[in-house]
Amino acid sequence: MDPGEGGSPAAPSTSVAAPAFRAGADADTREDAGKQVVVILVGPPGSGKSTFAEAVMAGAAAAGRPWARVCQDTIGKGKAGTKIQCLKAAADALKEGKSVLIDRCNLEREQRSDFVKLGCTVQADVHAVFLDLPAKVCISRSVSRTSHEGNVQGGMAAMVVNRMLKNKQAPLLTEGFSRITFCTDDDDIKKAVDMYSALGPSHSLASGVFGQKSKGPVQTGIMKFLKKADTSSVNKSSGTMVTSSERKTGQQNTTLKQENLEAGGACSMQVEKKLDNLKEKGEQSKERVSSDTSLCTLAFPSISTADFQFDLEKASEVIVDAATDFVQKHDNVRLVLVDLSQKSRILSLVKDKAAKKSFDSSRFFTFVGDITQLHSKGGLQCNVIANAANWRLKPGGGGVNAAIFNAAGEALQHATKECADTLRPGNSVAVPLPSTSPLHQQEGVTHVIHVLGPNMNPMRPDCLKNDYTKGCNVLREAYNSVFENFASIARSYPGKQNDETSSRKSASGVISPNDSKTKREGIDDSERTKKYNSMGSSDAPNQAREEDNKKNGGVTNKTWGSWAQSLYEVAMHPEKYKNADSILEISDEFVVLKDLYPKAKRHVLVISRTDGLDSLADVKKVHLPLLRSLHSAGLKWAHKFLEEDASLTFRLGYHSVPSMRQLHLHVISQDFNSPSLKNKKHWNSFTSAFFLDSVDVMDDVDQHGSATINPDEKLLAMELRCHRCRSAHPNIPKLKSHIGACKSPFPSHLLKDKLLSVSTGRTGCS
DNA sequence: GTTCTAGAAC
DNA sequence: GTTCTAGAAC
Repeated sequence: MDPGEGGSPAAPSTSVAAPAFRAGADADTREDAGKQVVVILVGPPGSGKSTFAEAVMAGAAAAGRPWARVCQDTIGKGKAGTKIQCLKAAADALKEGKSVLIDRCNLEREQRSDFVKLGCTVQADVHAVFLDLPAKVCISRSVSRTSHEGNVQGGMAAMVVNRMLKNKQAPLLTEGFSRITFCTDDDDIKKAVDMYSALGPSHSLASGVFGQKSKGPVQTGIMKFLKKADTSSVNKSSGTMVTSSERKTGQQNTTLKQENLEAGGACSMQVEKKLDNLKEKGEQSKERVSSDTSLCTLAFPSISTADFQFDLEKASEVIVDAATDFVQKHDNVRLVLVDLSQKSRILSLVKDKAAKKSFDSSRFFTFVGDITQLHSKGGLQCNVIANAANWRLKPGGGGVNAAIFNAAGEALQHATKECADTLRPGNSVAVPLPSTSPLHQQEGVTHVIHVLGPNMNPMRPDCLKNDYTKGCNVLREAYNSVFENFASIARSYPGKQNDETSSRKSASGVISPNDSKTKREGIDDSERTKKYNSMGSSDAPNQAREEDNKKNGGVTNKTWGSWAQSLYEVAMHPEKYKNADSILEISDEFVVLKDLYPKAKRHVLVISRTDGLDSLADVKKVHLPLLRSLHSAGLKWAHKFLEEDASLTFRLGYHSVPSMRQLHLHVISQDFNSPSLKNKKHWNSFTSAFFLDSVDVMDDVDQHGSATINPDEKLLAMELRCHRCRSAHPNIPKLKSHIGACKSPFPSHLLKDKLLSVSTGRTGCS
């Protein structure tokens, strides 16, 4: 062990600790005794994280508490690894019932937020231990060490430590920690080590901030947090929030009360109980209410029933139908309809109607409160909130829209602008909320889904003039779009997976054109066609807006960069290129071309020659014979390649959202052994739900008249998983070395009819 | 210092 | 789609 680091090598054998940090003094024996703890160490190289972790591990083992240390410096088979590896190791340890020490620098909020989330997901207590030693101490220790696991040592160490400290952000309770311990010298560290070492399985530590010395008297526990919330979370747009003094006397129990749809529903009981605790115990329970959920939660306002004057009775029917339908189809998600007023008529209508339905009432309920302060003032943690936006996606206008833009700050405006310019009724757009936004920091909201509902107010744009047939359809589309976008976000939360079928089949994504939803509602193809055509039309008064909406609702009128035109050129004028080695076949219907940057040993494109078919989004039932021709040609070439190399396996399919213009089918061998496969996007575009198997596309077009595409950009940013054994890998080089060696069989859903090899023979239709 | 990723420009 | 490069991570 490096004698200069940590300063407390004797800690594991020490059982007596100073009073301020003694486990016995801070511990309260609670009902949930034995709860797991995630301790996130925060500190630069040289601050003694590893010594701390090792000492706690040793001591805790003696105290009978199973801990795992997740150390980024050693996680890659003894060498430095990645954050993803750490997250996985931590998740695995938590699954095994262990408490976890996260031993990595974690100096910035962003770097530790995923670990906080992980802890919240399994309902563990999440603590931070901030090893806030003077920079010169950390530097001198890291400079002098000679065998650091992460190779931060020697002359370079000073630079690394200085650079990291420049960006350090002290942990805050609002990040989701229930306890933060500051250590500013070796003595503090020793006390903290002793405290965690002595923490037996039947104890837990009190919530709050401990050991912070710099700013006057130490604020203990949650009071600091409450004080912070008082000054920072006043909602300018709402005059109905409880004041700080009301909260302290427990009045928030009535003002901000969750109203379960079915009396005595499990969730209601749980929250009521916790709110009772809040009354009795004051500050502590409050934190526990907020972190007490493993469900990814969407809070949404009633759409169109305020300014857009939509009939409440009809709206409530749509809400209940859409929401109950959604929670029945998706696991691990929760929907909460929120309104400011306890007398809200829409809430009572929804409650009444929902009470007559049978579904899991803990996963859809109503809540009275301010949608921008659900966590800090209502004790309800919502990962995602929906916003009843205006078509320009601009702040202002009063109501929920103004409140959300106000609360989220400029970060939301910028983030929104990056996602979309405008919105059509019935559509929604999910905007990731930057971690700089107060709404993210204080309320834990990671995404805002803007949605535009139908308008019945003649003073507002696109008034439907009481056409409630259309109105209800648009409102239903709006809710479905929000929910599908939410499902897509929920899938990216650790441990919050939805079922495979719905994820593959849904058209959810950053921008949801509601394609799959209209099908579900029984709107026929001609109607959908009309919808898309109208978006591209040049109807005089709305031309500018329609132009904007090409980016939004429809995918058919995407603009293509000059670099994206080459396949179109080849398809339109193949004769110009017929002498090129890369052209394998030319017919009236298609051109077969070797991919210029093949992502596998064999990778060809079968390009349609039909002008106007830019991508799968343009395909209609009339194109089914063309799809079959492309598929046959693909099969033919795959067979040819199999004759040359019998070890290959082929898959035929389309990219949901292609980068190159002109409909083209990929025929690609599943070795993915190619230097041109260089990044995550390449990998995920062929191995995630972004890749749509040709046989599925043909079925879909046959049955529904169009292809159910999944335009979710997140699919391309997903973690890197082996397409055979599904193991996760931290980066492309490591993934590639794994897939070169992986001999696992392909997943069964592919083996069924999606793969072509010598052993499987001819696959799909011909 | 190196390795790798992600965003901008084309 | 690619290349280039800044920045993240340690």
